[in-house]
Parts: sequence; C-alpha cells; structure tokens
Amino acid sequence: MIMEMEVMGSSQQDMNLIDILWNQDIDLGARREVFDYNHRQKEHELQRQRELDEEKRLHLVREQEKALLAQLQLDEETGEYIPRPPSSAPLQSAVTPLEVTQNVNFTDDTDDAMSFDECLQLLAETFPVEETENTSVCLDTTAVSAPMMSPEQPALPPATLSQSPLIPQPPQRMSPDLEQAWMELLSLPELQQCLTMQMEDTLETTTYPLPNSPEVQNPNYTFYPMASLTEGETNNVNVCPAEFMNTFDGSVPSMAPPDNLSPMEAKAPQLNTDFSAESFCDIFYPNAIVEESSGQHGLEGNESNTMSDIPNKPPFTPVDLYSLSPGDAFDRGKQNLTAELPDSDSGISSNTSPNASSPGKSVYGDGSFLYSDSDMEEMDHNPGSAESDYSEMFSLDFQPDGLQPAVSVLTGQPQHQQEKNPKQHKTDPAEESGHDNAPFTKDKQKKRSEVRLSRDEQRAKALKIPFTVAMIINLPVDDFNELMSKHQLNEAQLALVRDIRRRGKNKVAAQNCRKRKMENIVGLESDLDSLKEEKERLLSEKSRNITNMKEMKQQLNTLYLEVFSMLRDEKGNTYSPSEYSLQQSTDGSIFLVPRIKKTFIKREDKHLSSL
DNA sequence: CCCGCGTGTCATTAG
DNA sequence: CTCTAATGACACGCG
Repeated sequence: MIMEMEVMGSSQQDMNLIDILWNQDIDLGARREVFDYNHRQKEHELQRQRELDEEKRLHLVREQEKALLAQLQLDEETGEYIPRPPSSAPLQSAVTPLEVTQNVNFTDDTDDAMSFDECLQLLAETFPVEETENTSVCLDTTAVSAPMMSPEQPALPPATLSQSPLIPQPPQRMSPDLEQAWMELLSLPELQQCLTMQMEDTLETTTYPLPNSPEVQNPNYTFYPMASLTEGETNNVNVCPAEFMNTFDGSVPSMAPPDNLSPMEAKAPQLNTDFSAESFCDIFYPNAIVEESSGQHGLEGNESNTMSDIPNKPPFTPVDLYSLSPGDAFDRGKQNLTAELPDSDSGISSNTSPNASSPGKSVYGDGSFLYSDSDMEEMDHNPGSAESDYSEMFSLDFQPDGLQPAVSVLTGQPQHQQEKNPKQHKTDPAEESGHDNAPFTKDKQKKRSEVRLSRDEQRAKALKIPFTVAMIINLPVDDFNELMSKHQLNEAQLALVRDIRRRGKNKVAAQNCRKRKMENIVGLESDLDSLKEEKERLLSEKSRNITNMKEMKQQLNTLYLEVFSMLRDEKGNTYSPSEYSLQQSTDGSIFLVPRIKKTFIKREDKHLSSL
C-alpha cells in the first residue's frame, strides 16, 4: 500500500515535471503530446486504424482490378485488354461482387456512371508500374483529410461524375472502346489532380509541413482545416497541399492546364483531393506568374531600405493577401506587433527547425567580429524610438520553417518570396497562444525578452540592417549567405548580423539543451522509482526465501531424525545420530557412517578430562 | 539582502 | 580546417 502511494506520488510528480517541461517547450515548438504517453498511444492507435482502413481500400481496389481484368482478355495482337463476350457465365459471377461493393461505396452511382474506383482501375492499367503506390497516395489524401471534412461530405463528388454525359459505362457493360473512355476519363479533374499528384510524388519526395501562414488561418479560405492539420498533426506530412506548396512556382499549373479544368474546380474546393494546383496557386499566390514575369526581386538592388519596398509592390502581391483577411489586416498586424515584441525571441525559437540548415561554406568565414557587442553598447542605451519602426521591420519578417527558402533556392527566385513570407509566421497564433497558455514566467519573460529584443532590434536598426532578427537567425545557411551576398553590408553590419545569428542559434540550442536535461532528469527519476520498486520486490523475495529455507531445514532435520529412529543394528538397538551419520555416495546409495572424528574427539576429551 | 529560478550569453568542446 | 550543435559556466532580472 505504501509502495503504491509512492508510485502514485512519483507519477504525479512526473506529471508536474512534464507540465513544466511542456510549458518550456512551447518555445521550442514541442507539444504536450510529445510527453504524454497516453496521447501517443492514442495517436498510435489512430494511425493503425488509418492504416487498416487504407489497407482495406487498397484491397478493394485490387479486387476490383482483378475483377476487371477477369472481364477483359488480352488481345495478343494489339496488347490491349478487350472485354470478353458476355456469354461467359463464370465471369459474370465473378463480376457480381464488384457491383455490390461499388454500390456500398458510392450509393449515388448510377449504372451508367463510372465510379472513382473504376477510374482508378483504368489508371492502374495505364500506369501499371506505380499503380499501387500512387493509388495509395491518392487515397491517402482522402484518408488523411477525411476526419477534417464534414461528415456528410462524400469521399468524392459522385454526382459530378454521374452528371457527365461523356462518362463511359461501367466495366460490366463497357463499350469496347476503352481508349475513348480513357480520353474522356482523363478530362476529369479528379483524375488530373491525381495524376498531377503522382507525378509530383515522383519528382518531389520530400514533404514539408505546411507553414503556419496567416492565409491558412483566414476563414475565407475553404481549406482552413489544413491549418489544424499543421498545428496538431504535422506528422501527416503526406498531404497534397504541402506538396503543392513546394511546386507553386508554376510546375503544377503546367501539368494541369486551366483549360482542362472543369467548372467544378472553380467551386469551393471542399476536399483536399479537389484542390487543383491552379486554384491553390490562385488562392495563395494569385500573382505568382506575374511576379515571375516581372522579375522583381524584392530586396534586390534596394539594399538601403527594403521596408518601403513592399508598399510599392503591385497590388496583388502575396503580401497584400494579408489584407484579404476579413477587415483585420492592420489590426492583426498591430496585434502581432505587440504580441511579437515581447516574445519574438521565443517566437523565433518556437519555429526553428534544425533540419532546415545544411552545412555550407560561409561567405564570411573570416570571423571578423570587429564591431561586436562591446562596440554596440552605446546603442543599447538608446531605448528610444526603436519600437516605432518595428512595424517596418516586421513587415520583412521571415517564415522560418525552411520551406520557402528551399523552394526559392531551387527556383532561383529567392528574394521576393523570402521577403514576403515573413509576415506569415508573425501572425501564427500557435506560438503566441502557446505563450498565452503558459501559466508561469509569462510576464517576466515578456519584460526580459522585450529588453533583449529591443537590444538586437535596436542594434540592427542602428546599423540599418535591412532584414529582421528572425530572418537572420532562422534562414538556412545557404539562404543566409545568399541574402548576405545580395546586400553589400559593411563590416559592422556583417559583424552584427553574425552576432545576432550566433546568439539566436545558441539561445535555441540552450533551450534544447535544458529541455533535454529536464527530460533526462525525469527519465532518471522514473528509473529510480522503478529501481526502488525492484529493490523492494527483491527484498521481500529474499525474506520469503529465508523463511522457506528455514522451514525446509527444519523439515529435513525432522526427516533425518526419523530415518535414524527407524534404523536398527544387529541387536535391534537404534543408532545414535550423534555417533552415526547418513551419507550419500555419488551413485545414489546411502551409507551409515560412524562419526569417527567426533567419537575420537570425545574419547580424547574423556582422556584429557581424566588427566 | 539573500536565495532560487528561468533565461540569455559566452567559451569551449564534440561531431 | 570550418561549421554547427551541445553544454558548462556565468550574469541578470524577478519574485
């Protein structure tokens, strides 16, 4: 009982520690679930459930494919599959289950409409190599997004399919002209979408978590649920939009040209799978093409003051998307300004992704810190109007998830995107809400980081550093170097920028280090608890064994004496246990051995006593 | 005033 | 050799 209470107490203690750790880890972007075993287990179960569902779907698809293939026979001349004559009775029976399952899946399907799975079958025939994988990718997206859809929303819009007059018959009654059916099928936007995703999958194997952008938070955008995905479920990286994010620079529209898109695309994309690359780009980067063609590169060639650059941009820049949010563009900016000001240090930390940086040669490898902190001190004592210009600074703030820079490096148009995306992460409510939820050290942290931030910000401002601290710290090495090379900074500016970057990185590292340390402590405490339990268990076992041993010795002694009492010599007298002993030889036989030594000693004792 | 805690920073080391 | 992350040590501010 006491032990149990101990265990409970220690687990409660652990939970408290976990609370503390969690509150700290908000800075680092870690979430409570990381520490919550139950939650992780739930996640695991959910994941397994999803996998099972996925497996079922795949199985179904394969079954249907088999059924379809059974219906068709290979034309050995053309290599095409052609439908078998309907007279084949066994095949008919083989087909029947297919209809049943289809009816189960898509009750809206009419007989002359083609189900999505049938389309997938055709896809499988046309792209046999990657069939299973890519089919799973398509299904994956629906599976992943399914929990976020409204429940009455079907897995795909069958009505759209059945309304099309061009849709061929289902396989059972399919016309022999499969090729024509294909041409019609390929005009379906869903399939284009799917194919596009497949191609992208082959091109782009790396997926990034969706950046926490204000656009996503905007309820005007119909794929708002993705925001929750990014907030809580970044594990599900295999989501189409995240991949579109990587290819929004035009590769996708080229694969899915707008004229092939049905009017359905223009409607609100209610499913993730319904996103066309086009609509996605339109919503997020409506002027991407314009930007590209204009060749305007944001900061490039405007090193002295880039803040004023943004308002001069064309009216439909992604930055201006900011103002598309319902009437709160400026308010939101102000709000985030005030929220960011005290907390931006931690905000920077929270979004830092160590994986974003890649080892690279520094352009400024001379390590010149000629104008290091000591030289900046005089600027530190100028708490004046730094805040008044934060809005300008923040307008250039940076999205630190490493996604955009990576894209920009690949596409060779780094500047204008890096300079515009910054705003997005400042409005990310996750980091601020994280701090708001932190029950302790909030005020303290605010004040301190206010001081801290105004220092670096003031220094940066004093030296007219044309980018924000967040950018300086969070840019991957390559992009950072590229950014530096794009601006002819003087020695002092360079030194300050490198100092800021070093400090910021080290701050995050220190936070990580402390977090690990706390985790180690928690782990050691739990180890200690379990070891204590083990010790208790072993001690009780030991005492139990001692008791048993005593008991057995007692029994053995009793038995021994009993055996002796039953032994008789030739005269019928009993042997004395003090004069004889029973000994067992190696072959198992038992001998009655006189205790010679003892008797001898006894005799000697007698002899001695007589002397 | 002292103390403990959280945090940022610097110097050093390891990889 | 260089770069970055990790970490010990210290300083600072706050309650």
